[in-house]
Amino acid sequence: MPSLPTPPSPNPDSASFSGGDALGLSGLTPAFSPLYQQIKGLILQSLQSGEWKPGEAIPSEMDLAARFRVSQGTVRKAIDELSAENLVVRRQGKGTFVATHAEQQVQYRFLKLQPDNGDTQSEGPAERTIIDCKRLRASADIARALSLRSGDPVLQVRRVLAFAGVPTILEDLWLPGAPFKGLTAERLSNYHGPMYALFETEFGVRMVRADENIRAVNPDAEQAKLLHVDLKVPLLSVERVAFTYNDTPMELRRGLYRTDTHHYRNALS
Amino acid sequence: MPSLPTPPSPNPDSASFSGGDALGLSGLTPAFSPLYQQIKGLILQSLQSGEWKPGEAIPSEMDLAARFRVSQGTVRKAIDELSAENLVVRRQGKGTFVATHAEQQVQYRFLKLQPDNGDTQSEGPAERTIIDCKRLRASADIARALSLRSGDPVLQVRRVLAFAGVPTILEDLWLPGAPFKGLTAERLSNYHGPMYALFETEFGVRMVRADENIRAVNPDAEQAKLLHVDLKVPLLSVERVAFTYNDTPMELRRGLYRTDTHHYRNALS
DNA sequence: CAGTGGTCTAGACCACACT
DNA sequence: GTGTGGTCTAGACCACTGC
Repeated sequence: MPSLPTPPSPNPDSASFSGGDALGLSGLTPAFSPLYQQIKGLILQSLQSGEWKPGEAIPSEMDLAARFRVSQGTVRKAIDELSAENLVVRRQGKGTFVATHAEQQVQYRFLKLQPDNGDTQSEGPAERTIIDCKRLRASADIARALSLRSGDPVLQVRRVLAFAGVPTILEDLWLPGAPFKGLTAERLSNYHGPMYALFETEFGVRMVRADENIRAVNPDAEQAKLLHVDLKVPLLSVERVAFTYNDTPMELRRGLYRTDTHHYRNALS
Repeated sequence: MPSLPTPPSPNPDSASFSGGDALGLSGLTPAFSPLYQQIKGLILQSLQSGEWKPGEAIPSEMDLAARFRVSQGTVRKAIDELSAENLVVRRQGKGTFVATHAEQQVQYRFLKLQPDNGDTQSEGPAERTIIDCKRLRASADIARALSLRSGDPVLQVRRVLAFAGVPTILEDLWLPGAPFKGLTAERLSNYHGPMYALFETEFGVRMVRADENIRAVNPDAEQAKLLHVDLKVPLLSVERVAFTYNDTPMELRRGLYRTDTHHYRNALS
Protein backbone atom coordinates (compact mmCIF):
# COMPACT_ATOMS: atom_id res chain seq x y z
CA MET A 1 0.00 0.00 0.00
CA PRO A 2 1.20 3.52 -0.64
CA SER A 3 2.63 4.74 2.62
CA LEU A 4 1.00 7.96 3.63
CA PRO A 5 4.05 9.98 4.67
CA THR A 6 6.23 9.52 1.58
CA PRO A 7 6.38 12.79 -0.35
CA PRO A 8 9.14 12.60 -2.96
CA SER A 9 10.74 9.18 -3.19
CA PRO A 10 10.72 6.15 -5.46
CA ASN A 11 8.14 4.91 -2.99
CA PRO A 12 9.23 1.29 -3.01
CA ASP A 13 6.21 0.51 -0.93
CA SER A 14 3.86 1.40 -3.77
CA ALA A 15 5.84 -0.86 -6.02
CA SER A 16 4.88 -3.86 -3.96
CA PHE A 17 1.32 -3.36 -5.09
CA SER A 18 0.33 -6.95 -4.69
CA GLY A 19 -2.03 -6.95 -1.82
CA GLY A 20 -1.72 -3.20 -1.77
CA ASP A 21 -4.57 -1.10 -0.56
CA ALA A 22 -4.96 2.50 -1.63
CA LEU A 23 -5.71 5.00 1.09
CA GLY A 24 -5.34 2.34 3.74
CA LEU A 25 -8.86 1.10 3.28
CA SER A 26 -7.95 -2.38 4.45
CA GLY A 27 -11.02 -4.51 4.80
CA LEU A 28 -13.06 -2.52 2.32
CA THR A 29 -11.21 -3.61 -0.79
CA PRO A 30 -10.52 -7.31 -1.20
CA ALA A 31 -6.94 -6.31 -2.07
CA PHE A 32 -4.59 -8.45 -4.15
CA SER A 33 -5.40 -6.51 -7.26
CA PRO A 34 -3.36 -3.92 -9.16
CA LEU A 35 -3.26 -0.48 -7.61
CA TYR A 36 -4.94 1.11 -10.61
CA GLN A 37 -7.82 -1.33 -10.24
CA GLN A 38 -8.26 -0.30 -6.64
CA ILE A 39 -8.18 3.36 -7.70
CA LYS A 40 -10.73 2.57 -10.38
CA GLY A 41 -12.94 1.03 -7.73
CA LEU A 42 -12.64 4.09 -5.52
CA ILE A 43 -13.52 6.42 -8.40
CA LEU A 44 -16.43 4.13 -9.21
CA GLN A 45 -17.69 4.46 -5.65
CA SER A 46 -17.62 8.23 -5.95
CA LEU A 47 -19.48 8.10 -9.24
CA GLN A 48 -22.02 5.78 -7.72
CA SER A 49 -22.51 7.86 -4.60
CA GLY A 50 -23.19 10.90 -6.74
CA GLU A 51 -20.15 12.82 -5.54
CA TRP A 52 -19.82 13.99 -9.15
CA LYS A 53 -23.05 14.26 -11.11
CA PRO A 54 -23.61 13.33 -14.76
CA GLY A 55 -22.17 15.96 -17.06
CA GLU A 56 -19.93 17.39 -14.36
CA ALA A 57 -16.15 17.26 -14.42
CA ILE A 58 -14.38 14.95 -12.02
CA PRO A 59 -11.18 16.16 -10.35
CA SER A 60 -8.08 16.39 -12.51
CA GLU A 61 -5.71 13.47 -12.73
CA MET A 62 -3.22 15.34 -10.59
CA ASP A 63 -5.81 16.02 -7.92
CA LEU A 64 -6.94 12.42 -7.85
CA ALA A 65 -3.32 11.28 -7.72
CA ALA A 66 -2.75 13.48 -4.68
CA ARG A 67 -5.98 12.34 -3.07
CA PHE A 68 -5.19 8.66 -3.48
CA ARG A 69 -1.45 9.08 -2.90
CA VAL A 70 -0.46 7.46 -6.14
CA SER A 71 1.20 8.70 -9.29
CA GLN A 72 -0.69 10.44 -12.09
CA GLY A 73 0.05 7.51 -14.37
CA THR A 74 -1.78 5.11 -12.11
CA VAL A 75 -4.83 7.37 -11.96
CA ARG A 76 -4.60 7.70 -15.73
CA LYS A 77 -4.79 3.97 -16.22
CA ALA A 78 -7.80 3.75 -13.92
CA ILE A 79 -9.57 6.50 -15.86
CA ASP A 80 -8.54 4.85 -19.14
CA GLU A 81 -10.65 1.86 -18.23
CA LEU A 82 -13.58 3.90 -17.00
CA SER A 83 -13.42 5.81 -20.26
CA ALA A 84 -13.32 2.58 -22.28
CA GLU A 85 -16.48 1.49 -20.45
CA ASN A 86 -18.17 4.77 -21.33
CA LEU A 87 -18.57 5.75 -17.69
CA VAL A 88 -16.59 8.94 -18.15
CA VAL A 89 -15.60 11.06 -21.13
CA ARG A 90 -12.21 12.70 -21.55
CA ARG A 91 -11.89 16.09 -23.20
CA GLN A 92 -8.39 17.27 -23.87
CA GLY A 93 -7.65 20.59 -22.28
CA LYS A 94 -10.90 20.65 -20.36
CA GLY A 95 -11.07 17.68 -18.06
CA THR A 96 -12.77 14.34 -17.53
CA PHE A 97 -16.55 14.33 -17.29
CA VAL A 98 -19.13 11.95 -15.95
CA ALA A 99 -20.89 10.36 -18.91
CA THR A 100 -24.56 11.08 -19.42
CA HIS A 101 -27.31 9.98 -21.77
CA ALA A 102 -28.25 13.62 -22.37
CA GLU A 103 -26.21 16.17 -24.31
CA GLN A 104 -24.51 13.55 -26.42
CA GLN A 105 -24.46 13.61 -30.16
CA VAL A 106 -25.99 10.17 -30.19
CA GLN A 107 -29.39 10.77 -28.65
CA TYR A 108 -30.20 7.12 -28.10
CA ARG A 109 -27.02 5.36 -27.12
CA PHE A 110 -28.62 1.96 -26.68
CA LEU A 111 -30.96 2.05 -29.68
CA LYS A 112 -29.35 0.19 -32.56
CA LEU A 113 -32.25 0.56 -34.96
CA GLN A 114 -31.56 2.97 -37.76
CA PRO A 115 -33.16 4.00 -41.05
CA ASP A 116 -32.16 2.00 -44.10
CA ASN A 117 -30.72 5.05 -45.82
CA GLY A 118 -28.45 5.43 -42.82
CA ASP A 119 -29.20 9.11 -42.33
CA THR A 120 -30.23 9.36 -38.69
CA GLN A 121 -30.30 13.13 -38.89
CA SER A 122 -32.74 13.62 -41.75
CA GLU A 123 -35.47 11.51 -40.19
CA GLY A 124 -35.57 13.87 -37.26
CA PRO A 125 -36.38 13.05 -33.65
CA ALA A 126 -38.74 10.23 -32.79
CA GLU A 127 -42.35 11.13 -32.09
CA ARG A 128 -43.19 9.53 -28.76
CA THR A 129 -46.58 8.49 -27.51
CA ILE A 130 -47.20 7.07 -24.06
CA ILE A 131 -49.89 4.42 -24.43
CA ASP A 132 -50.00 3.31 -20.85
CA CYS A 133 -48.24 3.83 -17.55
CA LYS A 134 -49.29 2.07 -14.40
CA ARG A 135 -48.04 0.54 -11.20
CA LEU A 136 -48.56 -3.14 -10.55
CA ARG A 137 -47.02 -6.16 -8.92
CA ALA A 138 -44.18 -7.98 -10.63
CA SER A 139 -44.91 -11.28 -12.30
CA ALA A 140 -42.39 -14.06 -11.91
CA ASP A 141 -40.45 -13.39 -15.11
CA ILE A 142 -40.36 -9.62 -14.62
CA ALA A 143 -39.20 -10.08 -11.05
CA ARG A 144 -36.45 -12.44 -12.10
CA ALA A 145 -35.14 -10.07 -14.76
CA LEU A 146 -35.03 -7.17 -12.30
CA SER A 147 -33.72 -9.20 -9.35
CA LEU A 148 -36.91 -8.53 -7.41
CA ARG A 149 -39.38 -10.87 -5.77
CA SER A 150 -42.66 -11.79 -7.38
CA GLY A 151 -45.28 -9.32 -6.23
CA ASP A 152 -42.86 -6.45 -5.62
CA PRO A 153 -44.20 -3.15 -6.96
CA VAL A 154 -43.09 -2.25 -10.46
CA LEU A 155 -43.92 0.50 -12.91
CA GLN A 156 -45.05 -0.62 -16.34
CA VAL A 157 -44.92 1.69 -19.34
CA ARG A 158 -46.02 1.13 -22.90
CA ARG A 159 -45.13 3.60 -25.60
CA VAL A 160 -44.80 3.94 -29.35
CA LEU A 161 -42.00 5.66 -31.23
CA ALA A 162 -42.75 6.93 -34.72
CA PHE A 163 -40.44 8.29 -37.38
CA ALA A 164 -41.82 10.62 -40.03
CA GLY A 165 -45.29 9.71 -38.89
CA VAL A 166 -44.72 5.96 -39.22
CA PRO A 167 -45.04 4.04 -35.94
CA THR A 168 -41.88 1.93 -35.87
CA ILE A 169 -41.19 0.86 -32.31
CA LEU A 170 -43.55 -0.45 -29.67
CA GLU A 171 -41.96 -0.75 -26.26
CA ASP A 172 -43.14 -2.23 -22.99
CA LEU A 173 -40.88 -1.49 -20.10
CA TRP A 174 -40.78 -2.34 -16.45
CA LEU A 175 -39.00 -0.42 -13.72
CA PRO A 176 -38.57 -1.31 -10.06
CA GLY A 177 -41.08 0.73 -8.09
CA ALA A 178 -38.86 1.98 -5.30
CA PRO A 179 -36.17 3.90 -7.20
CA PHE A 180 -38.73 5.40 -9.56
CA LYS A 181 -41.27 6.61 -7.03
CA GLY A 182 -43.10 9.57 -8.50
CA LEU A 183 -42.66 8.72 -12.17
CA THR A 184 -45.90 9.31 -14.06
CA ALA A 185 -47.11 9.23 -17.64
CA GLU A 186 -47.31 13.00 -17.55
CA ARG A 187 -43.69 13.46 -16.54
CA LEU A 188 -42.64 11.04 -19.27
CA SER A 189 -44.68 12.89 -21.85
CA ASN A 190 -43.50 16.35 -20.84
CA TYR A 191 -39.84 15.42 -20.85
CA HIS A 192 -38.06 16.10 -24.12
CA GLY A 193 -34.98 13.99 -24.57
CA PRO A 194 -33.95 10.39 -24.02
CA MET A 195 -35.78 8.53 -21.28
CA TYR A 196 -32.49 7.49 -19.75
CA ALA A 197 -31.58 11.16 -19.41
CA LEU A 198 -34.74 11.73 -17.40
CA PHE A 199 -33.87 8.77 -15.19
CA GLU A 200 -30.52 10.44 -14.50
CA THR A 201 -31.73 13.90 -13.66
CA GLU A 202 -34.95 13.03 -11.87
CA PHE A 203 -34.15 9.75 -10.16
CA GLY A 204 -30.38 9.59 -10.04
CA VAL A 205 -30.38 6.31 -11.93
CA ARG A 206 -27.68 6.01 -14.58
CA MET A 207 -27.92 3.16 -17.06
CA VAL A 208 -24.43 1.95 -17.69
CA ARG A 209 -24.74 -1.10 -19.90
CA ALA A 210 -27.39 -3.44 -21.25
CA ASP A 211 -27.91 -6.90 -22.69
CA GLU A 212 -30.21 -7.53 -25.63
CA ASN A 213 -31.87 -10.71 -26.71
CA ILE A 214 -33.28 -10.68 -30.22
CA ARG A 215 -35.83 -12.86 -32.00
CA ALA A 216 -38.15 -12.68 -34.97
CA VAL A 217 -41.83 -12.78 -34.05
CA ASN A 218 -45.31 -11.96 -35.25
CA PRO A 219 -47.31 -9.33 -33.37
CA ASP A 220 -50.50 -10.08 -31.51
CA ALA A 221 -53.65 -8.18 -32.42
CA GLU A 222 -53.07 -5.24 -30.13
CA GLN A 223 -49.42 -4.87 -31.05
CA ALA A 224 -50.27 -5.00 -34.75
CA LYS A 225 -52.84 -2.28 -34.30
CA LEU A 226 -50.46 0.01 -32.45
CA LEU A 227 -47.77 -0.40 -35.08
CA HIS A 228 -50.22 -0.14 -37.99
CA VAL A 229 -49.08 -3.44 -39.42
CA ASP A 230 -50.70 -6.70 -40.45
CA LEU A 231 -50.72 -9.69 -38.12
CA LYS A 232 -48.53 -11.57 -40.56
CA VAL A 233 -45.72 -9.00 -40.71
CA PRO A 234 -42.56 -10.34 -39.05
CA LEU A 235 -41.10 -8.02 -36.43
CA LEU A 236 -37.93 -7.86 -34.41
CA SER A 237 -38.44 -8.69 -30.75
CA VAL A 238 -35.74 -7.01 -28.70
CA GLU A 239 -35.65 -7.80 -24.99
CA ARG A 240 -33.28 -5.58 -23.12
CA VAL A 241 -32.11 -5.61 -19.53
CA ALA A 242 -30.36 -2.37 -18.60
CA PHE A 243 -27.97 -2.15 -15.66
CA THR A 244 -26.75 0.57 -13.34
CA TYR A 245 -23.49 0.32 -11.44
CA ASN A 246 -22.53 -2.99 -9.89
CA ASP A 247 -24.45 -4.85 -12.56
CA THR A 248 -27.72 -4.05 -10.85
CA PRO A 249 -30.61 -4.53 -13.29
CA MET A 250 -32.88 -1.47 -13.29
CA GLU A 251 -35.03 -1.87 -16.37
CA LEU A 252 -36.56 -4.58 -18.46
CA ARG A 253 -37.66 -3.47 -21.89
CA ARG A 254 -39.44 -5.50 -24.53
CA GLY A 255 -39.41 -3.78 -27.89
CA LEU A 256 -41.05 -4.67 -31.17
CA TYR A 257 -39.26 -3.12 -34.12
CA ARG A 258 -40.60 -2.77 -37.63
CA THR A 259 -37.83 -3.61 -40.07
CA ASP A 260 -39.40 -2.59 -43.35
CA THR A 261 -37.82 0.85 -43.33
CA HIS A 262 -35.27 0.40 -40.57
CA HIS A 263 -32.77 -2.25 -39.54
CA TYR A 264 -30.88 -3.27 -36.44
CA ARG A 265 -27.20 -2.49 -36.91
CA ASN A 266 -24.41 -4.23 -35.05
CA ALA A 267 -20.64 -3.98 -35.29
CA LEU A 268 -18.61 -7.11 -34.53
CA SER A 269 -14.96 -7.11 -33.69
CA MET B 1 11.38 11.48 -34.95
CA PRO B 2 13.56 9.26 -32.75
CA SER B 3 17.11 10.04 -33.69
CA LEU B 4 18.93 6.87 -34.59
CA PRO B 5 22.17 7.38 -32.66
CA THR B 6 20.82 8.20 -29.20
CA PRO B 7 21.56 5.29 -26.88
CA PRO B 8 21.02 6.34 -23.28
CA SER B 9 19.61 9.84 -22.93
CA PRO B 10 16.32 11.55 -22.23
CA ASN B 11 16.08 11.61 -26.00
CA PRO B 12 14.43 15.02 -26.29
CA ASP B 13 14.04 14.38 -29.99
CA SER B 14 11.60 11.56 -29.39
CA ALA B 15 9.62 13.82 -27.13
CA SER B 16 8.85 16.13 -30.03
CA PHE B 17 6.73 13.40 -31.50
CA SER B 18 4.44 15.70 -33.40
CA GLY B 19 5.24 15.03 -36.98
CA GLY B 20 7.57 12.35 -35.81
CA ASP B 21 8.29 9.40 -37.99
CA ALA B 22 9.46 6.13 -36.52
CA LEU B 23 12.42 4.47 -38.21
CA GLY B 24 12.81 7.43 -40.54
CA LEU B 25 10.18 6.09 -42.89
CA SER B 26 9.26 9.57 -44.10
CA GLY B 27 6.91 9.34 -47.00
CA LEU B 28 5.54 5.97 -46.02
CA THR B 29 3.66 7.10 -42.93
CA PRO B 30 1.56 10.23 -43.22
CA ALA B 31 3.21 11.38 -39.98
CA PHE B 32 1.73 13.97 -37.65
CA SER B 33 0.31 11.34 -35.37
CA PRO B 34 1.47 10.04 -31.99
CA LEU B 35 4.52 7.85 -32.06
CA TYR B 36 2.64 4.86 -30.67
CA GLN B 37 0.11 5.19 -33.50
CA GLN B 38 2.91 5.06 -36.02
CA ILE B 39 4.34 2.00 -34.28
CA LYS B 40 0.88 0.45 -34.32
CA GLY B 41 0.72 1.07 -38.05
CA LEU B 42 4.09 -0.56 -38.59
CA ILE B 43 3.10 -3.62 -36.57
CA LEU B 44 -0.13 -3.72 -38.53
CA GLN B 45 1.84 -3.79 -41.78
CA SER B 46 3.84 -6.74 -40.54
CA LEU B 47 0.67 -8.56 -39.52
CA GLN B 48 -0.85 -7.82 -42.88
CA SER B 49 2.20 -8.90 -44.84
CA GLY B 50 2.20 -12.20 -43.00
CA GLU B 51 5.56 -11.64 -41.32
CA TRP B 52 3.95 -13.29 -38.29
CA LYS B 53 1.28 -15.87 -39.00
CA PRO B 54 -1.95 -16.41 -37.08
CA GLY B 55 -1.29 -18.21 -33.81
CA GLU B 56 2.41 -17.34 -33.84
CA ALA B 57 4.06 -15.08 -31.31
CA ILE B 58 5.19 -11.65 -32.40
CA PRO B 59 8.53 -10.33 -31.10
CA SER B 60 8.67 -9.29 -27.46
CA GLU B 61 7.96 -5.72 -26.47
CA MET B 62 11.65 -5.15 -25.84
CA ASP B 63 12.60 -6.50 -29.26
CA LEU B 64 10.04 -4.33 -30.99
CA ALA B 65 11.17 -1.34 -28.97
CA ALA B 66 14.73 -1.90 -30.13
CA ARG B 67 13.64 -2.46 -33.72
CA PHE B 68 11.61 0.73 -33.84
CA ARG B 69 14.01 2.69 -31.66
CA VAL B 70 11.37 3.69 -29.15
CA SER B 71 10.78 2.85 -25.51
CA GLN B 72 9.03 -0.29 -24.37
CA GLY B 73 6.17 1.81 -23.05
CA THR B 74 5.43 3.18 -26.48
CA VAL B 75 5.39 -0.28 -28.03
CA ARG B 76 3.17 -1.38 -25.16
CA LYS B 77 0.61 1.27 -25.90
CA ALA B 78 0.58 0.32 -29.58
CA ILE B 79 0.04 -3.34 -28.69
CA ASP B 80 -2.61 -2.32 -26.15
CA GLU B 81 -4.72 -0.96 -28.97
CA LEU B 82 -4.12 -3.92 -31.26
CA SER B 83 -5.12 -6.15 -28.37
CA ALA B 84 -8.27 -4.11 -27.75
CA GLU B 85 -9.17 -4.61 -31.41
CA ASN B 86 -8.67 -8.37 -31.08
CA LEU B 87 -5.91 -8.40 -33.66
CA VAL B 88 -3.45 -9.76 -31.15
CA VAL B 89 -3.69 -11.68 -27.87
CA ARG B 90 -1.42 -11.15 -24.88
CA ARG B 91 -0.39 -14.01 -22.63
CA GLN B 92 1.49 -13.12 -19.52
CA GLY B 93 4.82 -14.84 -19.26
CA LYS B 94 4.58 -16.27 -22.78
CA GLY B 95 4.31 -13.46 -25.26
CA THR B 96 1.94 -11.71 -27.62
CA PHE B 97 0.29 -13.80 -30.33
CA VAL B 98 -1.40 -13.09 -33.62
CA ALA B 99 -5.13 -13.62 -33.14
CA THR B 100 -6.80 -16.43 -35.06
CA HIS B 101 -10.30 -17.78 -35.56
CA ALA B 102 -9.04 -21.27 -34.81
CA GLU B 103 -7.86 -22.59 -31.44
CA GLN B 104 -9.98 -20.11 -29.46
CA GLN B 105 -12.42 -21.11 -26.79
CA VAL B 106 -15.13 -19.35 -28.70
CA GLN B 107 -15.34 -21.36 -31.88
CA TYR B 108 -17.49 -18.90 -33.76
CA ARG B 109 -16.32 -15.43 -32.81
CA PHE B 110 -18.77 -13.61 -35.06
CA LEU B 111 -21.82 -15.79 -34.48
CA LYS B 112 -24.05 -14.16 -31.88
CA LEU B 113 -26.79 -16.77 -32.03
CA GLN B 114 -26.94 -18.96 -28.96
CA PRO B 115 -29.26 -21.54 -27.46
CA ASP B 116 -31.98 -20.22 -25.17
CA ASN B 117 -30.66 -22.17 -22.23
CA GLY B 118 -27.35 -20.38 -22.71
CA ASP B 119 -25.28 -23.53 -22.63
CA THR B 120 -23.21 -23.37 -25.79
CA GLN B 121 -21.20 -26.38 -24.72
CA SER B 122 -23.97 -28.88 -24.22
CA GLU B 123 -25.46 -28.44 -27.66
CA GLY B 124 -22.19 -29.56 -29.16
CA PRO B 125 -20.65 -28.48 -32.44
CA ALA B 126 -22.83 -27.42 -35.35
CA GLU B 127 -23.58 -30.03 -38.00
CA ARG B 128 -22.70 -28.42 -41.31
CA THR B 129 -24.09 -29.25 -44.71
CA ILE B 130 -22.92 -27.60 -47.89
CA ILE B 131 -25.96 -27.21 -50.12
CA ASP B 132 -24.29 -25.48 -53.00
CA CYS B 133 -20.96 -23.99 -54.01
CA LYS B 134 -20.40 -22.42 -57.37
CA ARG B 135 -18.57 -19.67 -59.19
CA LEU B 136 -20.52 -16.96 -60.94
CA ARG B 137 -20.43 -13.29 -61.84
CA ALA B 138 -21.27 -10.70 -59.22
CA SER B 139 -24.64 -9.02 -59.39
CA ALA B 140 -24.79 -5.30 -58.71
CA ASP B 141 -25.58 -5.55 -55.01
CA ILE B 142 -23.05 -8.30 -54.32
CA ALA B 143 -20.39 -6.33 -56.18
CA ARG B 144 -21.13 -3.18 -54.22
CA ALA B 145 -20.92 -4.95 -50.86
CA LEU B 146 -17.56 -6.50 -51.79
CA SER B 147 -16.15 -3.40 -53.49
CA LEU B 148 -16.00 -5.24 -56.79
CA ARG B 149 -17.45 -4.43 -60.20
CA SER B 150 -20.60 -6.04 -61.50
CA GLY B 151 -19.67 -9.16 -63.40
CA ASP B 152 -16.46 -9.82 -61.48
CA PRO B 153 -16.07 -13.49 -60.56
CA VAL B 154 -17.34 -14.48 -57.14
CA LEU B 155 -17.78 -17.72 -55.25
CA GLN B 156 -21.23 -18.41 -53.89
CA VAL B 157 -21.83 -20.89 -51.10
CA ARG B 158 -25.02 -22.03 -49.48
CA ARG B 159 -24.96 -24.12 -46.34
CA VAL B 160 -27.08 -25.18 -43.40
CA LEU B 161 -26.01 -25.38 -39.78
CA ALA B 162 -27.94 -27.70 -37.51
CA PHE B 163 -27.81 -28.11 -33.75
CA ALA B 164 -28.87 -31.38 -32.20
CA GLY B 165 -30.30 -32.39 -35.53
CA VAL B 166 -32.41 -29.25 -35.90
CA PRO B 167 -31.50 -27.11 -38.91
CA THR B 168 -31.18 -23.64 -37.41
CA ILE B 169 -29.12 -21.47 -39.72
CA LEU B 170 -29.25 -21.14 -43.49
CA GLU B 171 -26.40 -19.10 -44.91
CA ASP B 172 -25.65 -17.78 -48.36
CA LEU B 173 -22.23 -16.30 -48.70
CA TRP B 174 -20.26 -14.63 -51.42
CA LEU B 175 -16.49 -14.37 -51.65
CA PRO B 176 -14.38 -12.48 -54.16
CA GLY B 177 -13.10 -14.99 -56.71
CA ALA B 178 -9.46 -13.95 -56.85
CA PRO B 179 -8.33 -14.40 -53.23
CA PHE B 180 -10.26 -17.64 -52.89
CA LYS B 181 -9.08 -19.40 -56.04
CA GLY B 182 -9.20 -23.12 -55.44
CA LEU B 183 -11.92 -23.16 -52.81
CA THR B 184 -14.38 -25.99 -53.48
CA ALA B 185 -17.37 -27.56 -51.79
CA GLU B 186 -15.22 -30.56 -51.01
CA ARG B 187 -12.57 -28.56 -49.20
CA LEU B 188 -15.28 -26.80 -47.23
CA SER B 189 -16.90 -30.11 -46.29
CA ASN B 190 -13.67 -31.81 -45.32
CA TYR B 191 -12.48 -28.98 -43.13
CA HIS B 192 -13.39 -29.33 -39.48
CA GLY B 193 -13.47 -26.04 -37.65
CA PRO B 194 -14.68 -22.52 -38.26
CA MET B 195 -14.82 -21.43 -41.90
CA TYR B 196 -12.83 -18.32 -41.04
CA ALA B 197 -10.05 -20.54 -39.72
CA LEU B 198 -9.89 -22.29 -43.09
CA PHE B 199 -9.72 -18.92 -44.81
CA GLU B 200 -6.71 -18.08 -42.66
CA THR B 201 -4.72 -21.25 -43.14
CA GLU B 202 -5.57 -21.97 -46.75
CA PHE B 203 -5.95 -18.53 -48.29
CA GLY B 204 -4.18 -16.17 -45.91
CA VAL B 205 -7.33 -14.14 -45.44
CA ARG B 206 -7.97 -13.03 -41.86
CA MET B 207 -11.37 -11.60 -41.04
CA VAL B 208 -10.82 -8.83 -38.56
CA ARG B 209 -14.20 -7.23 -38.03
CA ALA B 210 -17.72 -7.30 -39.45
CA ASP B 211 -20.90 -5.28 -39.69
CA GLU B 212 -24.30 -6.89 -39.33
CA ASN B 213 -27.65 -5.66 -40.47
CA ILE B 214 -30.63 -7.43 -38.95
CA ARG B 215 -34.28 -7.69 -39.95
CA ALA B 216 -37.25 -9.94 -39.35
CA VAL B 217 -38.47 -11.75 -42.48
CA ASN B 218 -40.44 -14.72 -43.73
CA PRO B 219 -38.63 -17.40 -45.69
CA ASP B 220 -39.34 -18.20 -49.31
CA ALA B 221 -40.34 -21.73 -50.26
CA GLU B 222 -36.83 -23.07 -50.73
CA GLN B 223 -35.51 -21.49 -47.55
CA ALA B 224 -38.43 -22.83 -45.55
CA LYS B 225 -37.78 -26.30 -46.86
CA LEU B 226 -34.09 -26.23 -46.00
CA LEU B 227 -34.80 -25.03 -42.47
CA HIS B 228 -37.74 -27.41 -42.01
CA VAL B 229 -40.06 -24.56 -41.07
CA ASP B 230 -43.37 -23.26 -42.27
CA LEU B 231 -43.57 -20.35 -44.70
CA LYS B 232 -45.24 -18.25 -42.03
CA VAL B 233 -42.53 -18.65 -39.40
CA PRO B 234 -40.71 -15.36 -38.81
CA LEU B 235 -36.93 -15.64 -39.08
CA LEU B 236 -33.99 -13.39 -38.35
CA SER B 237 -32.29 -12.11 -41.48
CA VAL B 238 -28.67 -11.30 -40.69
CA GLU B 239 -26.64 -9.67 -43.44
CA ARG B 240 -22.98 -9.53 -42.60
CA VAL B 241 -20.07 -7.89 -44.36
CA ALA B 242 -16.75 -9.14 -43.00
CA PHE B 243 -13.53 -7.17 -43.42
CA THR B 244 -9.83 -7.97 -43.53
CA TYR B 245 -7.17 -5.42 -42.74
CA ASN B 246 -7.59 -1.91 -44.05
CA ASP B 247 -11.36 -2.24 -43.95
CA THR B 248 -11.30 -4.31 -47.11
CA PRO B 249 -14.58 -6.23 -47.44
CA MET B 250 -13.90 -9.92 -48.15
CA GLU B 251 -17.19 -11.63 -47.55
CA LEU B 252 -20.88 -10.97 -47.80
CA ARG B 253 -23.03 -13.37 -45.83
CA ARG B 254 -26.79 -13.52 -45.67
CA GLY B 255 -28.02 -15.70 -42.87
CA LEU B 256 -31.48 -16.84 -41.88
CA TYR B 257 -31.68 -17.76 -38.20
CA ARG B 258 -34.45 -19.71 -36.54
CA THR B 259 -35.23 -18.09 -33.21
CA ASP B 260 -37.57 -20.65 -31.70
CA THR B 261 -34.81 -22.40 -29.78
CA HIS B 262 -32.04 -19.84 -30.14
CA HIS B 263 -31.69 -16.08 -29.87
CA TYR B 264 -29.33 -13.39 -31.07
CA ARG B 265 -27.45 -11.99 -28.08
CA ASN B 266 -25.89 -8.55 -28.00
CA ALA B 267 -24.11 -6.62 -25.27
CA LEU B 268 -24.45 -2.84 -25.25
CA SER B 269 -22.15 -0.50 -23.42
C1' DC C 1 16.90 -19.57 -13.74
C1' DA C 2 15.90 -16.21 -17.70
C1' DG C 3 12.38 -14.23 -20.49
C1' DT C 4 7.85 -12.40 -21.07
C1' DG C 5 4.06 -9.37 -20.17
C1' DG C 6 2.11 -6.39 -16.18
C1' DT C 7 2.42 -2.63 -12.86
C1' DC C 8 4.21 1.59 -10.89
C1' DT C 9 6.72 5.77 -10.62
C1' DA C 10 8.72 10.29 -11.91
C1' DG C 11 9.64 13.81 -14.85
C1' DA C 12 9.48 15.97 -19.23
C1' DC C 13 7.17 18.08 -23.00
C1' DC C 14 3.08 18.68 -26.39
C1' DA C 15 -1.76 19.97 -27.74
C1' DC C 16 -5.75 22.06 -26.47
C1' DA C 17 -9.06 25.25 -23.99
C1' DC C 18 -10.14 29.00 -21.34
C1' DT C 19 -9.17 33.51 -19.54
C1' DG D 1 -0.44 32.24 -19.08
C1' DT D 2 -2.36 28.46 -16.53
C1' DG D 3 -4.41 24.16 -16.24
C1' DT D 4 -6.11 20.10 -18.45
C1' DG D 5 -5.51 15.66 -20.71
C1' DG D 6 -2.06 13.27 -24.07
C1' DT D 7 2.46 11.39 -25.20
C1' DC D 8 7.05 9.67 -24.27
C1' DT D 9 10.85 7.95 -21.71
C1' DA D 10 13.58 5.31 -18.29
C1' DG D 11 14.07 2.39 -14.72
C1' DA D 12 12.34 -0.54 -11.21
C1' DC D 13 9.97 -4.43 -9.55
C1' DC D 14 6.09 -8.13 -9.74
C1' DA D 15 3.82 -12.32 -11.73
C1' DC D 16 3.69 -15.93 -14.74
C1' DT D 17 5.84 -19.46 -17.91
C1' DG D 18 8.95 -22.83 -19.12
C1' DC D 19 13.63 -24.55 -19.23
